[in-house]
Amino acid sequence: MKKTKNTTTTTNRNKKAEVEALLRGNGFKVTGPRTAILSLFSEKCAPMSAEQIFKKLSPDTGVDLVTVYRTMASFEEKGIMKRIDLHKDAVYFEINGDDTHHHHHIVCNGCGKIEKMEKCPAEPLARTAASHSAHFAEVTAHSLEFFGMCKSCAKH
Amino acid sequence: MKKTKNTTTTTNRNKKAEVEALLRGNGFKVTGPRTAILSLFSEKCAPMSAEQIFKKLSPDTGVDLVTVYRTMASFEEKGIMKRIDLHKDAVYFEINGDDTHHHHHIVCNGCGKIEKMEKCPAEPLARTAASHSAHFAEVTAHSLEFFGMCKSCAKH
DNA sequence: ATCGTTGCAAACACTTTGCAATGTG
DNA sequence: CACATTGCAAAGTGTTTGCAACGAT
Repeated sequence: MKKTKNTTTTTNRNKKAEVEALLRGNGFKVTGPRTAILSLFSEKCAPMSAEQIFKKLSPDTGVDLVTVYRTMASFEEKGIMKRIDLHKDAVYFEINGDDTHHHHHIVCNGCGKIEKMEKCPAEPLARTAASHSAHFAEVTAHSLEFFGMCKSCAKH
Repeated sequence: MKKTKNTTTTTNRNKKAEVEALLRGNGFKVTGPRTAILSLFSEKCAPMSAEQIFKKLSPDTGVDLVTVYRTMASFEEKGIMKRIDLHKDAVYFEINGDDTHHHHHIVCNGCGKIEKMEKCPAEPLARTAASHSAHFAEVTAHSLEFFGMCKSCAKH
């Protein structure tokens, strides 16, 4: 028990240090909302909308929805987060990992479930896409999402 | 002159007939707004937002923006149109051609210019994506867009 | 004549902005 | 202490809904 507790504590301490380092490294002050958001994403690394982030954090931290929007915008600007469109009402955000973590998603048209897809078939094309175009100089990003039906929704 | 005029007239007549057939074939009544929207897309086959469609048609036809939204929604439901996300403020629509016309886009992050990309590297993966997933039964659609800089924006 | 379709006004949902109070470095 | 950051209120923007008038079949 004690061992588990120590391990957990150490992990949390490490995580907290990482989060602070990330913030400082990007010129941010270390504040409650920012720490809470980054921590949330590091423990539950699924795409989330501003509303979802707000609902998760608001009870404990009292953070405002507007602050979530502003924070996500600034994180996106620094490349910490990236926004993705999953054909939902709101924009979703996820941690913008390095190239080795490049991935996409499958979204269920029935229940909205989101699953990660590790394989990216677009990367090779993205690299050469600009050269095939008469008008484009470079391609810096691409979005790729798959839509379908998850097994439980397919059964109706 | 006369020849050109006749050709044009014939073309328009054909186009009108096609549009009406498409509408009737999908159980729609042939009305001004619907005809105008389909005609617009068939002559200018670039993705357009509801606002853009409205701006183009409103002066001549007096069609309402709400009608554009409703029409596009019903067209999408019937598979006549499809909505695409180009990281703009609004949703864009384009004609939903058959599989042989499957394509994607490059969007300029500078000026917003949109270019068609005929090659689709995601199609093979889309076909097998579901089988690679533990939870998904089938993948019915995918979205893939490239973002970058067009040559004139790259020059600043 | 009937029922789908349209236009207008108003409601909505998500996101952004203004500004005074607060907190961090 | 100075300035970035936050919360609250209000405004914006794209899109949807309610409803009565209209129009295609």
